[in-house]
Amino acid sequence: METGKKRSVCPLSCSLDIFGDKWSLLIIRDLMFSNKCTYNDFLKSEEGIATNILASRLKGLEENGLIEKAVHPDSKAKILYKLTVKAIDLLPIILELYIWSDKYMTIPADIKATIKEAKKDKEQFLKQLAKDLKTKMTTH
Amino acid sequence: METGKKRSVCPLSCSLDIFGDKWSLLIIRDLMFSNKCTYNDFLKSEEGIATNILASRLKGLEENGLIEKAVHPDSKAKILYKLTVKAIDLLPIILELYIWSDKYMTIPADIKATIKEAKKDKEQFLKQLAKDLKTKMTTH
DNA sequence: TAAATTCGCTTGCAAATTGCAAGTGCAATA
DNA sequence: TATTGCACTTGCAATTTGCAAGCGAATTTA
Repeated sequence: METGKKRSVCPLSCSLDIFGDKWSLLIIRDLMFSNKCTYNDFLKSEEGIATNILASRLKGLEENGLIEKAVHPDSKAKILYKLTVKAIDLLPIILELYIWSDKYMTIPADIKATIKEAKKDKEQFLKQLAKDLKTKMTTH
Repeated sequence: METGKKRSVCPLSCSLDIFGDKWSLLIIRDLMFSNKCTYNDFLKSEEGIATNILASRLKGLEENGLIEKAVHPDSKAKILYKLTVKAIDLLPIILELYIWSDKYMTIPADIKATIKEAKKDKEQFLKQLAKDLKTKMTTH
């Protein structure tokens, strides 16, 4: 993926220029909900991203300020990827994506239950999640 | 784009399988906000989609139940594309995309103003927009 | 009514992107 | 010291994209 190419001034188009592909949001998802934070973690995800694609997506996400690299506390051979606030702010979009999916496709029971909870008070749910993610951001 | 390929059971991944690319949501956008409804309308959009890509995306969107073809009232040489309820239900996602864009990039003043309005009462704004789109659906 | 134009595509082809497998260099572990 | 784990890179084939041209049917123009 080449960065810095804007097709138009439309905000939607510009957003898609950043994460409008089949993989970028899945990496964000892993960082948000699965406690995954290393290169190999992402590689192991269910969808099976190819290693070179993962590398290019991580580069793109970093260039666009959605993720940052940090040294892993366990070892300096490991790199810890973390979300920025800009990425955490994607939460409302992602929640709405889940809600839409819940309406139009068959989804795992546990996720379904979480979505049901979230819908009861979206604002509160998002606020809490964002808070948790921001805490994790700084404690790493 | 090949349809019917699910990479995993994750709702996010499944959604991206449907419209996780650089073009599909722009077609939806045109149908929602720009009074565009024909093949040539979409071709003329600012981003400059290639004709074969447009054809393949329209096919994909139709196969996934997001748009439908109808005969154009003006002429039978024209085909009128219209949103389904399933696509209109993407509105919350799209609004959140606009709101995120507004926060993190420079966007046209008129759109900025609309987003500002929308944020005052999201529910109401979405309700009204959805209503308008559904009305247009049936009057065509 | 014949010719030109519009409309919604399809086709061919080159360029870019993706996916897969193997390899690389450094750090940590055995 | 040898092996393993980690974060990539590289090479290459397959797929997808982008561009230009073409095509048949419907509509408009001369």
